Amino acid sequence: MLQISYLRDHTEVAMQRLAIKNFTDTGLIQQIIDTDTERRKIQAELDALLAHQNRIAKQVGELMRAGNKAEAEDLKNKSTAMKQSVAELHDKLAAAEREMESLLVKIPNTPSPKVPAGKSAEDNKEVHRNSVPVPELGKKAKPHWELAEQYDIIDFELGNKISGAGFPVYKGKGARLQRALINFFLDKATAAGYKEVQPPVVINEDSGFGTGQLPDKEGQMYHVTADNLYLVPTAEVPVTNFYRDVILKHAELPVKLTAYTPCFRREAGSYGKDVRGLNRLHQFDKVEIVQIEHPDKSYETLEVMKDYVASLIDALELPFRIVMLCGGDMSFASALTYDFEVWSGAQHRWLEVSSVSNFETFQSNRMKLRYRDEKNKTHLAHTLNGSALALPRIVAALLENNQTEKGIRIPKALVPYTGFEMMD
RNA sequence: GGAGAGAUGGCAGAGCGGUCGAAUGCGGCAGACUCGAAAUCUGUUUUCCGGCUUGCCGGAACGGGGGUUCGAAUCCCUCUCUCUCCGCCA
Repeated sequence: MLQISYLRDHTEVAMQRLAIKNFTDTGLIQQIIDTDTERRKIQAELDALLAHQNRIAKQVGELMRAGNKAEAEDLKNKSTAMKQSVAELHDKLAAAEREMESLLVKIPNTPSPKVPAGKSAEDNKEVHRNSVPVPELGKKAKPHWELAEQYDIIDFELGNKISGAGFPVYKGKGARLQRALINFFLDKATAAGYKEVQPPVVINEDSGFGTGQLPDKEGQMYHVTADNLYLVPTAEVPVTNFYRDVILKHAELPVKLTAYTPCFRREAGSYGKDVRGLNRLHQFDKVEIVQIEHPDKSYETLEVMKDYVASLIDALELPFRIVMLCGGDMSFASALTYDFEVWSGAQHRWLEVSSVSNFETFQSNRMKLRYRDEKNKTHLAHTLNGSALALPRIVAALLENNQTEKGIRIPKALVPYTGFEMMD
């Protein structure tokens, strides 16, 4: 959620930047500013009345103690006469505040000035490609879903039986590979200074609102209606919300956390080759990194996080590229996002395995996450997060790219975790 | 699932109709003492909204919402949550 003060004081700039995200509803922005003006006017009126009432109440007390009942009664009547106006203004103020917030949450975050304009993924800007060569596998290359069946390591049919499409069962060395990747990623993150935490995997409404999943993306989460809880779509939600309604001391910044959770996504509306095999699942494993930063340092930090994620994929010896998302492809809450895509050797396409974003104050304004500066003034902190990494497409690329006659080669860095060098 | 108790500042904990944004203790910050530290003493220490001369003024907040009253942390209703005991259970 943008800050109303920003929208009010920098209306033109805000509109220009929102246009990069293809948000052009200037009427809505004007409506917000009008509502805000009205809100402040109402508050000034209400405050004046309340101040008057407070004075009367004090005087009544004094008069009663002095035994001056007649005059006290007189004042009481005066105050009573004001009650209706107070109640009306109170309701009007509450309505204006509700109105303003309900409109404000519809405005996406303003993209950073670096963000390129564009409509879709085609307009994203490649900023890096690592030196691992794209494998030449020839015509015999099998897609990962065939390899999974051949080596009996992932059972999609069994998952269908138990839950439905998008809930695979990992078996044998496949299950072991999952565990190996999770441990590998957590160990790396810990070594890089992120503190490991294990959050709940169901979240309440306030948490969903805090990071921006609610109210807009309600349909993307599994909802446990009996308790009004949601299954986490990413560890970002519970972990960032640790700091909802918190004021950090400046010495406590930055906060660096990492968490493994299963992630649950309904993926309503997805279809076709995108959902084949491991490409898009309803449940998958992911290690996430979350950082809370001083506003002056958040972009520097974003680069550090980007380099960190790159180091993970390098260690897995997978070819990948990093793209800076264009305005049209960015999420609602992000100010700048880097996507990481690994090359899928049999599908011949790039698969997104990580997304690293700076949300600036968009999330912290929603969840009132602040820090205290050297002068004890409070400010909204910046929040950032990134996948480090999401497992399924990494597994897909590992299976496809590393397939050999004898089996699937496990990258060296992972062998201590898998305990085997070949999937066969 | 059943019964009971409770929710107050960073923490502990008082207040139970007015002078209470809130005693006291602990913690934090600044200063005094000290070569330094501890101890001790003094001062200071919530957040949000609005206004303007940016330091002050006004308003709001004692779990959330509503009510009674001239006036509510205090009384009433309601919701949520927490704790204790019993039951069940990894």
